[in-house]
Amino acid sequence: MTIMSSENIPLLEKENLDLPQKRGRGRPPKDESSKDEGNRRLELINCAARLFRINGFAATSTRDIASAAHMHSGSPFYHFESKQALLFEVMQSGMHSAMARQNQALNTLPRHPSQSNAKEQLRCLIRHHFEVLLGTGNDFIPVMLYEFRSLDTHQQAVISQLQRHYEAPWIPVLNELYLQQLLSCPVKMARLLIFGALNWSVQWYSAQQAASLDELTDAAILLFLHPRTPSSK
Amino acid sequence: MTIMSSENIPLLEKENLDLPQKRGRGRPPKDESSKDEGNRRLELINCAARLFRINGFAATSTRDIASAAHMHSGSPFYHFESKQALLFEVMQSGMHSAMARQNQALNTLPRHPSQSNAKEQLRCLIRHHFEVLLGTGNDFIPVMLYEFRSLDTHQQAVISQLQRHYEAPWIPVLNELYLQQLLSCPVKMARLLIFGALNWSVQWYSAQQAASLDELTDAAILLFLHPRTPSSK
DNA sequence: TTTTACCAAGCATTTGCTTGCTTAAAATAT
DNA sequence: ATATTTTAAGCAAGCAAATGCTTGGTAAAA
Repeated sequence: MTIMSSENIPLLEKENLDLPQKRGRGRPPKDESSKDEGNRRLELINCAARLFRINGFAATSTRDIASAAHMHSGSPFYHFESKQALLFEVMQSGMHSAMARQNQALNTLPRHPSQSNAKEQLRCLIRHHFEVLLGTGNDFIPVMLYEFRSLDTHQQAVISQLQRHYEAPWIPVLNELYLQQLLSCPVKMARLLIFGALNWSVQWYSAQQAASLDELTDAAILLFLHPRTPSSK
Repeated sequence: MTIMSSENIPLLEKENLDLPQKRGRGRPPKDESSKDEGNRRLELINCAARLFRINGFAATSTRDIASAAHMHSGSPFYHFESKQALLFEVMQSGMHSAMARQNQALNTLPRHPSQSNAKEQLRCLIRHHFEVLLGTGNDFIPVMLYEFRSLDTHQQAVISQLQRHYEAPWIPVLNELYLQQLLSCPVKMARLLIFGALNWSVQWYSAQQAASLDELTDAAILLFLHPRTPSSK
């Protein structure tokens, strides 16, 4: 990641002009699915997310990112004013996507049959959170979790706010489970410990060889929730 | 951490010669508590651990470390052959210390009154692990947890081995709790999730304002263990 | 006189970022 | 419909600072 000499892209300089990826350097065509807002910009964000997750923010150079997006070393700074701003964008877009998908997942559940489905709601939230953490191509949230300190104070405040929004739907569910005595630990602590257990999975989970995300979810539910009657099902 | 010009230590160059810390540059005196093996070397390890924990490995320069240990920029390389080797030493010494203290903590418990004190053993292990993670001046283990990827393959193997030794005493305890049906989740998964919940605490715990380590331990036990009879004590 | 522990200076590379230019599509004027 | 202007997107080159590490020397304890 650090050894090669500068600007080593010119493998395809004059040949193969019309590769599917070849972009030339002019203004991009407007056609192909209407709103093409910031296509290369998005690719930069994706590449940055992947590299930040694998190597960490400080250990990833802007040249690495540019190279992964098939650009030259200075070009990312046309789209982002600094490396840190790029990190911030990775985290923000990751959080917005995760929140949207979490709400969507919750909406598939039957709407409030009084209160009794709190357990199913928690299962849904956990299952979705594992998806966000471990799903293929989901590098954004791990980056947010592990590179928070690389942001400046203002950016940290913004991300913290988004995190609070993401966690908001968990709180009434945990409160209800505590009332039902399916959860013995006070809710505030339970939330911190549960998120820790889930978030840490990015450290040990590997898609092959390990359990499926459904099995992970079952295990977590078994660990955290205490069935009151021994014959539960 | 990156702005100041080089070699900015000479605040105390000619004045105050005999501060308690002033060392001069010759061979250190042998007296004062016999075995003074690698005193400055130890200070380098401590400073590096603190900085690595606060800023991360890649974001900490060897100049930062030298400056924190009141040395000039090249001097750490007398004691360590590379920055990475210093990180490795931080992790290794942290693990050895943590393992020694864990065994010591376990030895204070009553010795095997058959099997029934598995719950107390788990409480002891969790309490001690919180101490290792959050105790004042314990920067080593957090560094190990969050900078593992900065090691090379061989170093990673060594640290993994130490981690396995550290976790070894947990396994029979969890097995026993599973047999006693105080733990509903299969042991292998339980171990991963529990360590996640505990390890993640370094992300949110702050000594002031929050709960004590004892209260943390109680909360964790409540979350993970399921008393079979509602009237437990 | 040897060894330990460090300083002083600096070298080679890497890094984040800037500046000026080029190309080609889109928007607009003719 | 054609010609002109504008603009998005990126290239080419490089600068100043930071970084990991090296080399040669030096003072003091053993």
